[in-house]
Amino acid sequence: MITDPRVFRDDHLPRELKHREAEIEDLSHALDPALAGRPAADVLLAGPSGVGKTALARHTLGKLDQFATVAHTHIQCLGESTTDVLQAALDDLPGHSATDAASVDDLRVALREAVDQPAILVLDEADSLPETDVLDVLDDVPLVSFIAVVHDPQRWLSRAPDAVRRAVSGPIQLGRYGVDELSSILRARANVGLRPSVVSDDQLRGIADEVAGVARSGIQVLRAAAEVASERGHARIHDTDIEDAYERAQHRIRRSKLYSLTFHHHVLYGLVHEAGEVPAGELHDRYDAVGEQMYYGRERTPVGRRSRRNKLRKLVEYELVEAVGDSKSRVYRVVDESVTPSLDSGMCVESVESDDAGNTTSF
DNA sequence: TATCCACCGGAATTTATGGAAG
DNA sequence: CTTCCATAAATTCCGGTGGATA
Repeated sequence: MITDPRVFRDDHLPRELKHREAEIEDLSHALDPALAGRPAADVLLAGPSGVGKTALARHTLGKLDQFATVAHTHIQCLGESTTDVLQAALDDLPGHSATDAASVDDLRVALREAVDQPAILVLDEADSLPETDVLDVLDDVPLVSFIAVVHDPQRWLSRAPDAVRRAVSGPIQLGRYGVDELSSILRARANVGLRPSVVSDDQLRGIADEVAGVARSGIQVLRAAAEVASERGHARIHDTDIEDAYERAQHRIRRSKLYSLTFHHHVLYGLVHEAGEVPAGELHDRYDAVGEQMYYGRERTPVGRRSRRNKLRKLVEYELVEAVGDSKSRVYRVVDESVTPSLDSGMCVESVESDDAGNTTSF
């Protein structure tokens, strides 16, 4: 059924990016100066999960390569520290002799020395950059510019250094795809990655509609549907295969997000999952009650309430937990009951599995 | 309505960790 | 080995918000 698995991977970049012409144009425009040896503009690229922010950046940089060689590199910022990010930039950009074990200041200096041509960094998942040190340094290296890929541009801007806030252009805002748009994208993937005529246009429209225009989800559903159909010995994809595929795909995506988080997050997720829906105060009480034994025998110890709020916020960002209401009336609940916690308040069995979907689970 | 209380989240501060210098 | 320093994580402090209660 699946003839080319590559086209269903998260990191697959199709030759043509459909329905993003205007955004490609905007981004190209911002990068234009680099073609003439001048620094490109810093750009903010915003939009919800899975609608092609990263693909847009990669695609546009690829186009740039056709006209001139402009150094660029892609950096995954999620969970990385300031030095990790800067070190990655230094390693991937041309023209530097390997330096390691460097402080932020050393890296700043090294970058200034190494870069003598315009260079562009794609800062993926830049929401999670630990504070603004990275941006301060980049602001200090004139030839280096960045494309910051974020979910919430207002929040990002409010935390950015003043100089960056003034200079950055955009945000280029990507929305969810319409049903027509996404089904044509899915059709293109099916044509390349699946045997001919195994899925109908109506079925693709159904998928596009159900995933609410989130391309990543749509593509994973299509892939899972083909897998399910194969497992059942179907020659074509049946509607029932798609129904079951939806579960499988969403479940996979969510589960790998959960696994990428720390033990603290797992404890809190487990408590919310167990309760179904729980007011903030009660959640904290439960944490206090079972915390000691949950953490027993681990290198980590229970955290205070303020830190828990940060963990919970992360769970909300990852769309694993929903927070309804503000302040006093805040209630937490899990988004998908079927994503079961890796531990419960009794035993602490944690099985760490790799993401078998072959995806870099970003969000 | 006025007041209180619990929670949220920004900012400042403290603590823990790892790596380099002496 | 000890000291010093940088960084990340956690905590403390606190103003803001909005239900609950008198």
